[in-house]
Amino acid sequence: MTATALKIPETFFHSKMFRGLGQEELGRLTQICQRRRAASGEYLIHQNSTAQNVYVVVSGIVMIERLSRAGRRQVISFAFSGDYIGFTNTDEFEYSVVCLSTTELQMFPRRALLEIIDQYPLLKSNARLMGGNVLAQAMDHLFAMGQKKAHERVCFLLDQIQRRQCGISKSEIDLVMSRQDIADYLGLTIETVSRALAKLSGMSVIEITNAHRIRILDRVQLEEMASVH
Amino acid sequence: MTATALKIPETFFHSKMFRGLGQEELGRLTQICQRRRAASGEYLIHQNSTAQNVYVVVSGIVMIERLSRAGRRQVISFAFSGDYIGFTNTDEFEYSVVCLSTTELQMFPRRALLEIIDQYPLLKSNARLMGGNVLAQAMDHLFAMGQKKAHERVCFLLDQIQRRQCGISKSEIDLVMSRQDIADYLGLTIETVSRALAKLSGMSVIEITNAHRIRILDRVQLEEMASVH
DNA sequence: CGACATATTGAGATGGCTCAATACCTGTGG
DNA sequence: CCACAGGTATTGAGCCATCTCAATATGTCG
Repeated sequence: MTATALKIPETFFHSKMFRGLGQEELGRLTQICQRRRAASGEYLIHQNSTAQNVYVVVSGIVMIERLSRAGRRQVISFAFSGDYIGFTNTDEFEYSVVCLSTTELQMFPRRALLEIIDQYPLLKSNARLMGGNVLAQAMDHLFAMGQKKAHERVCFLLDQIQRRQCGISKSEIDLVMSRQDIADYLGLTIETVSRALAKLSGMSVIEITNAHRIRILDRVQLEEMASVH
Repeated sequence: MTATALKIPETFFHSKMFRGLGQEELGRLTQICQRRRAASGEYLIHQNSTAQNVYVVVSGIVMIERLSRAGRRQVISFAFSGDYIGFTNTDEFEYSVVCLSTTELQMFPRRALLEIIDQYPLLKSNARLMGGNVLAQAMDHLFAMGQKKAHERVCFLLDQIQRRQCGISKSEIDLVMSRQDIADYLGLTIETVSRALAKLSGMSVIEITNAHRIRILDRVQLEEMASVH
């Protein structure tokens, strides 16, 4: 480790965005990066506000949601450690972002970040790939909503969380979000989500430790039902 | 008009991608651009193939679809004149693209196009904005699927087509796609689509001239039901 | 421990699906 | 020009998954 390396927060490496970067790039990024800690329930981004900052989740979980004038809500996605949010291409946000737990974040001024990304090919390629992931994820979600039954959609979410929930490769799932959040993500009602979980439990695919903790018993069957490919 | 201007196909101006560009940029683009004409039913892109080319629709309509191993299909979107397709960030396509009518296209080698875009700030900004549009569109679609009833989803599609169908600002809609395509786009069955259209006709929101031609009678109500904002 | 929010369970209503019959549209050959 | 065939769309009837509304249970925080 060189002296300069010490200045770079280790958490930079949590995101794919920063994978494989050299000292120079990381140095530039460190200069514009601010640490931020947000409480559960805190809004990082408000729908219709101007896009100023980009965040990278270091730890915790955030939820991206969208409200209509009619008062209906669609949850767009959940973001975990390493995911970035607010990296939009338009100048105004079309969604809100709220923390579901105490969350540590890196905050970058959007303009400055875009400039730096522009200057380093590897960073640019990383950014492109991550943008591609967001779109691929949206298509998966679309598929689940259009083609799958309630209990399959729940499998889709469980599978996703299990894959992306950082650190844990075990079969334990920490269901941080509320039933209403899940329902609004999957286009269902809370009652249907509850019943779907009960059904999966009855099928011995999962075990419900308590309302916010699930154990996967049959990963093969879960993936089968979750699959959008 | 200068002499060089004559070499540039007028159709370049149909897409937002090329809006506001100078002679130099257009010249570079013309060099790598190929014209292509595709028949109805022809596949431009196959799911899981390598991303080689980017297309811009000059005239006609294409459909972006995604198949699962289980044989289910989700239609991702329909693309009209001026839309580009295949401009993916990953190296492999996660969807297929098929023409719904005789279609004129511009074809660009993806790598070369990316390089040129990189060199011209305005072009880069255009590309970013168009990428943002794709995502915004996906979120709208997600919202419609998660929160709306059958007849509202149909309104969502009709409204979209009416806005994007090139040239026509009238209330006539040319429904090129089949009922199955519509159903797979909206997460419904063909029967439900049929009934939804009949219902809207009964409400005097639309008039069904024939299976593939719709007249909008009450645009306000249509937008109201279609709205995802 | 009690109060309030959140989740589960139950019962009935309903929107959308399935299966089946009919209608319409388009192209082909007599 | 008409008759017919094949594909596509509409309509009908019954069923089932999901929604709605209501009651109960569980969890959380003062």
